[in-house]
Order: sequence, then C-alpha cells, then structure tokens
Amino acid sequence: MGLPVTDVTACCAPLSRESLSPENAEALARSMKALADPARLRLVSLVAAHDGGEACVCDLIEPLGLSQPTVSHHLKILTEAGFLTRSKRGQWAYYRLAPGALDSLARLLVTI
Amino acid sequence: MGLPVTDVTACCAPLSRESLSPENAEALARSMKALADPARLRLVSLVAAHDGGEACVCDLIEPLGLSQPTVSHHLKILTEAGFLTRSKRGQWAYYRLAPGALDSLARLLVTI
DNA sequence: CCGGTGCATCGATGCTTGTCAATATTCACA
DNA sequence: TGTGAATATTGACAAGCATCGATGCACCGG
Repeated sequence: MGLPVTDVTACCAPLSRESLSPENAEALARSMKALADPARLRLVSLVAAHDGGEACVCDLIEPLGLSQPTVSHHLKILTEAGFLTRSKRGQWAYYRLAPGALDSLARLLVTI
Repeated sequence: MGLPVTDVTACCAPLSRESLSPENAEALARSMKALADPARLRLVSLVAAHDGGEACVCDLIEPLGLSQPTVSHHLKILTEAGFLTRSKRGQWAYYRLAPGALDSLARLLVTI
C-alpha cells in the first residue's frame, strides 16, 4: 500500500519547481497522509526522543494515551510508509526513525 | 479551522528533536493534512509553475480534471492553512504560493 | 507443557472528507 | 438595469479512517 517515502522523493523535483504528475502527486500524498495525524506525529517524535533512538510499543502506549491496538495500528502505517523501521527482539518490537525518510520529504517541500 | 503553518512552525523544534506536545501535534497535523491530498499537491505545484507565479481558478480546472466547485474547495483549504494567498481582481481570483509556508513546514521535518 | 506477557489482527462503529450537481454571489459590460 | 461569466457556497452521498474491545499469535519463564 504505497511506496516508502524515499521512492517518491528520489524521483522528482521540489513541489514548486515543476508541476507534479498525477502519479507522483498520488504517491506523495500517501506518504504525507501517513504522517499527517496527531498520534503519528507524536509517535515519530517519541521514538526519536527515546533512549538510544528506539522504543518498543509498551514505551509508547502510556505517553500517547491511546489503546495498544491503536498504537500498533499507527506504527504499522508509519513503518509501511517508510518513516519507521521495526525490529523484533524477544517478545518486544522496537521501532526507530528510518534514516533519511523525514529529510527526503522535507527536501521535496522546500522551495529552492 | 486551524492556524496557518507559520504559526505552528514558529513555535517548536524539529519533529525529531524533542517530543511534540499534543497541542502542537494537533496543529501540525492539521497543516499537513491540508497538503496531504493529491489534488491539493498538484494545485500547489500548478500555481507555483504558472506564469508570474499566480493562477486563477479557471487556469486550474482543466489541468486538474476536477469540477469547478471541487477546485474552489481545495483552494480554500490550502489558503486557510496558509499555503496559498488569494487576491481577487475583477471577477477573477488569483492564487499564489504564500512565501515561506512550504519552507517552514520543511524545516520542521528535517532531522537536524 | 502451561500460564503470562507483548504485540498484531479482526470486526464494528462513528466521524471525517473528497466529490459533484445545484444554487447563490459577485462583477463586468452592454 | 439586465445578462452572462467567474467563483463561492450548500447539500448530499460514498469512501476512508481513527478508535476500541475481543481475539489470535509468538515468545519467555517455570
């Protein structure tokens, strides 16, 4: 369901540089939608700020104030969009910021 | 409905720098949602690439392939979010990129 | 092998949103 | 003043989505 951000951002000039094709607009919108949610923005921010740059689901439930299934759901969306990476160790799933993903998106927005 | 981007971006450190407050997350999500739509991304891009950096609604309907009311609706959302400015001259409404809006958002995403 | 723990998936539900047709509004011009 | 053109607004509808409780699955310790 939608390519990772890096695949979108690798392809095209900044938004305001030349007009976006419908296909690229669709892909970029999917990436941005994955991030454009209060819970998911906070998740990204919580993961990034956590010790060692990684956090398991159990670290995120209480600060976020949402149920465990909802947190897992948001993490899945962020991971599939390429903003987070997931690594399972033991019974825990650890999430980290995917290197370069946010920067790729930022580079696409900037107006030269 | 929701402050312009610049008001959000003026306030806080980059996403991955320290964890976002619920209020800031809400505001930032509203701004990003305004942009996170294929039609609206193309609108921003079409306006930016148009002669003189501005375009009226009638310039945008055909390249976008959506009805006039739908185009007006999207333009309103982008304008209220602070990404576009609107100036009416005669019976035409001209839209331009709001200076710095996209860059403010980009600066908030970048991971230092 | 078994109870418990951490996480993911499923199903349901209420809210949001993208779209259009119809209508209203604003403005130019004859 | 009246007609037509460019936009905006309204109302309606279908699709999408955030959320939760219940359940399933994998893994650990005893």
